[in-house]
This record gives sequence, structure tokens and C-alpha cells, in this order.
Amino acid sequence: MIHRLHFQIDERSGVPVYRQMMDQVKYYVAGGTLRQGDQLPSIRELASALTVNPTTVVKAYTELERDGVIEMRHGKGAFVSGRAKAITREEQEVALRRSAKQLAVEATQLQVTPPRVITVVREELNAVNPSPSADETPVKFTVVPGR
Amino acid sequence: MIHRLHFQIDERSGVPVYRQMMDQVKYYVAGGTLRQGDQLPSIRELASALTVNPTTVVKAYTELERDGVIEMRHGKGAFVSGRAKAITREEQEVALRRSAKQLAVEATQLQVTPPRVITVVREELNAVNPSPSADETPVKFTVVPGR
Amino acid sequence: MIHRLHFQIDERSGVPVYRQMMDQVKYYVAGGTLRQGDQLPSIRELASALTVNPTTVVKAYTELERDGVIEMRHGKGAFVSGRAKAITREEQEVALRRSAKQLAVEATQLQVTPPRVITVVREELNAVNPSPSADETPVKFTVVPGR
Amino acid sequence: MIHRLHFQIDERSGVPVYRQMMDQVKYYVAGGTLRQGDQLPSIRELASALTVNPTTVVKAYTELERDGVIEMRHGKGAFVSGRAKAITREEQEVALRRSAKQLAVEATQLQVTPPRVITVVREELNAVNPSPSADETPVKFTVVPGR
DNA sequence: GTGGTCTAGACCACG
DNA sequence: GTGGTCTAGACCACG
Repeated sequence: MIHRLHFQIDERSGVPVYRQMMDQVKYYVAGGTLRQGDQLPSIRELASALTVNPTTVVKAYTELERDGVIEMRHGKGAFVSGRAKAITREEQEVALRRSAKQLAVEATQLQVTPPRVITVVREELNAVNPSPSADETPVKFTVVPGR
Repeated sequence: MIHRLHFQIDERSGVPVYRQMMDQVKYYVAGGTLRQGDQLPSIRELASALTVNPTTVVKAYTELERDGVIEMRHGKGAFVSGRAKAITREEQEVALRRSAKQLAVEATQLQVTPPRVITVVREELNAVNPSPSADETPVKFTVVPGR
Repeated sequence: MIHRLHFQIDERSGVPVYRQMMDQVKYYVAGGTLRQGDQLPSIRELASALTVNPTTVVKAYTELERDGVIEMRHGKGAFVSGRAKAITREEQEVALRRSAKQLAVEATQLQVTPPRVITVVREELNAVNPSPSADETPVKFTVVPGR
Repeated sequence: MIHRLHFQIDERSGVPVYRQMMDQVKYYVAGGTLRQGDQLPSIRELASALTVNPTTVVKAYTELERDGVIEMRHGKGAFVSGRAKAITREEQEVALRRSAKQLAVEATQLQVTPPRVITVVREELNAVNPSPSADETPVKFTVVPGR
């Protein structure tokens, strides 16, 4: 069974690319799509799929390792660490709410009506390729670039 | 009548502060809350309300002037330019959809259910102080810091 | 009063340059030469003094910040953190003993006599420019490249 | 008579393992402990004694052969080459002084007093199992892992 | 001036 | 194949 990770990089957002990558790995771990022992895409694979420089991926992975989310094994690859959930349930809620708030503020400033906002959110939720239901063996993931 | 501008600055987001400010002014103009001739908060007022460095506000206003959104009048202040809508209707839609997409991707990665996402968005839309219905005379705005 | 930091980079050693830099900053903090609030050489200054690439210094400083040893202030510079001694007295002893052991093993393999080893160590201790006695105000340091 | 080679591998040092092994063989040859015709530990023996990957030992031995220090005899093992002293007396002095300098710099940065440094060096010299006085027949060596 | 991010690409260690 | 380090240099944010 092939698992797909949807990585969404928005270059125009101003958020450093390596941080966008870090956040999304953490979200996948927090959500349970990525689990202990799973192998992440290799640096080169991820870099080419997202058309970013390999050193940018190296930076993201290095920071994720320092955060205890992943482990790098020399010559082997990058794996989800056994240490911990990347972020707590509470931080998860905070992250979601932060994005929701930004959307709400923006919509209000643009004077877009709430029903219209809800409609657009629904459409985007449908458009995102849902991650497959996880099975029980550690797997290697392929990348679905999103931009 | 006193109008309030809700400025939402998220320092942790990685987006440059001056760009966050620029975007929000543009959104207010696009949405019709800010209209031609309206006076924006002074640099000092905005800087102290948002506790950012005044030079950051200067940069935002300078760039907004270059974009034709506002005009600086020496000794008077900053005013919404007569030249144009800050962003087109289409750009508006793009901006909204971009935020919605980011939310959708994030929620999917976190395996938050769509209904839960919609609930959170509704809550945040209600929480945002709705901008008042515009009247017809140019006004000066006060700032409601949001962070 | 001008303070000097003696940085010793050995490219032939195989130890990554950024790690050599990190260790030496930690040693200076542990030894009390660098104290809370002291400003480190700027990235560019250190890079040019040691003729390494600025990105290498960036990496060393970034890791040191993550370790709580220094703080980067945007537009201001790098400063010794108030948080903690960089390494404990015990780690200090470990570090010293590790170097001493390596020297001892090497000398034994080379069949250099212990008195000769002691003589060479004494000479090298005298050759190192001793760090000046610290005074009481935070200072900026200049770099003495050593290689 | 059984001879013992003390191999000191420090994984944390950042120096590639194969290079640490190469250096120490060279030092033993330079010091006269290993002499022409002596048989080195087999790849498997050395790998398991030091718990490193056999390919790492292969790399070290291959490079040592390229440097003319040893010869691999198919099906027989690795032997000290007749060609030359692995390093000259001068290189020996350079190697020793390099280690001594690193120790001196480190101690100075840690503000450890010279007498204390000398004490620690003496202790470590005593702690190292001195290599036995060489006799005159080629011998096979066993390994004393040091870490 | 200061730090921060990123690209393009080389070279190396480990398996 | 995998990850790790480093250079050279561009461009940006902040003060």
C-alpha cells in the first residue's frame, strides 16, 4: 500500500519554507498519519518533489530532529522518532485556531460574508487529498507536492 | 462616529510584520471599510498600539504608497488614495482561498474532522469584531490590536 | 579595554568547523571569560577573521542559541544568554579529560616519553594567548584567529 | 607472546572513524610498536572489537594500503609493509604538537590552570596501557578497544 | 550596520 | 543509495 504525504508550500506567504515543512511533518505526526518508525521521504526526494534546494530540506529535518520529532540514520534515512507526539492535543487546537482566526480576520476585512467563507472552506477541505487510513506496518511515504 | 480597524499581527507566523500590516490595509480597502480620503492611524499611534517599531510602520506605509493604495501628506498623515481599489475582486478571492486552503491542509494533516473545522471557523468569525457599516464621510480610524 | 577571543580552528582534524566553534564558545562561557550579556563577534566579522563562510558561523550560532548558550537579536547581534552556564563543571572536566586522553593515547602509540609529552604541553600552554582578566561591564570581543 | 594494540575510537569527536583507525595504525608504526611484517588484526576481528561496521575497517585498511603503510595479502590478512615508516619523525612531532595545542587552547578557554592540566595529562598517560616492549619476531596482534 | 533564508553545487562518510 | 558539511553568493528584514 502506498502512502502519500501532501505537502503544501506557499512561497508567497512569507513563512520560511523550512518552517512550513517542519509544521506539516509535525501535523502529520500529531494527526497520527505518520507514526513511530515510519520513514520520511529522503532529503533529495522531498527537495525535488517540492522543487526546493536540498539544503532547505536538510535544515527542516535537522530542526525536526532537535525537536525530537524525527531521527536521522546515516546512510539509512529519516524516521519518525519514538520519543513523543510531535505536538500535544492542546497545541494542535492552538495551531488550528490560529489558522482559522487568520482566515476569519481576513474575510472580515474583505467583507466576505460568513456563509461564503464556510462554503470556500468546505470546498478546500474536499479538494485536499485525504490521507489514507493508516495500516499497521511502518511504511515509506511518497510526496504529493502542493503548490 | 469612531471606526475601529482590527489589526491582527502574528509574530510567530514568520510573515514579516510590515507585510501583515500591508495586507490588512489592502483587505480593508478591498472590502470597502477603508475608502478614498479616509485617514489612517498615524505611524506612532499604530506602532504603539501594535507594539512594533515605528520604522516597521514606516516601511508598510511607504510600500502601500508605492502600490498606490495610500498617500502620505506631509504633516497631515496617511490617507486612502483615490487611485484605485487596492486589490481586484479576483485577487480578493485568491487571497481568501489561499487562507482557506492552508486551513484545510492543516486540518487534514491533523486529522481534524471537517465538521469540527467548520465549527472553529464559525467561532472565529463571530469572535472577530465586525467592522461597522460604513457611512459616507471620511473618518479617522482607531486601532484595535489583535494578538 | 579590548577583549580578545582566541579561536582555534583545525581544518585537518575532521571535526566539523561549526562544532569546533560551538565548543570553543561554550568553553569560554564555562571558563567565565564570556559572561551574560557579552556581545559575540558578528557573523560576518567572525567569518572573515577565521576565513570560513558566513553560513558556517550562522550554523554554529544557531545551534548555540538552541542550546541556550547565546541569544540572537535581530539587527543587534549575538549575545551570551542569561539562561545558564553553557556546560557544567563536570562536563568541563569531561571535555578536558577527553582531550588529555587523546593526547596520551597518541603519545603512547608514537612511543614518545611522558616527560617529553609534558614538555610539549607546557610549551603549548605558554604559547596560547591567555584571555585577559575580566572586568565588570559587558564587552564586545574581537577575534584572534588561530590556525 | 601476545601483543595488544590499544585502539581509541571516539565517535563523538566528529572525526571519521576510519581516519581515527588509520592515524592510530600510523602512529603505532611510527612509534615502532608495529614493525615490518607484523600482522594486523583481521577486518572482522577489529570490526567486532570496536563495534564498527566491517566496511569501515575495509576503508581504513584500503587507504592505509594506498599510503604504503600496510599490504593486504589475499586470504592471509593485512601486514605492515616493508616500504617505509608510515610517517616521518617530523610528522610525528607535528601530530603530537597538534594534539597538545588543542588541549592547551581548550584548557585556556576553560580557565583551567596549567598545573591542573599537567596533572590530568600525567594521569591519562598512566592510564593508557603502555604498549609492550617490542621483541624481534613478527607477531599477530590482538585488539584492546578503548572507549 | 545586524541577523535570516535560500539557491546551486561540491565533496565526503556511511551502507 | 542515504545523510552531513561547506562554500559562494544573492536577497531580505530589522534598526
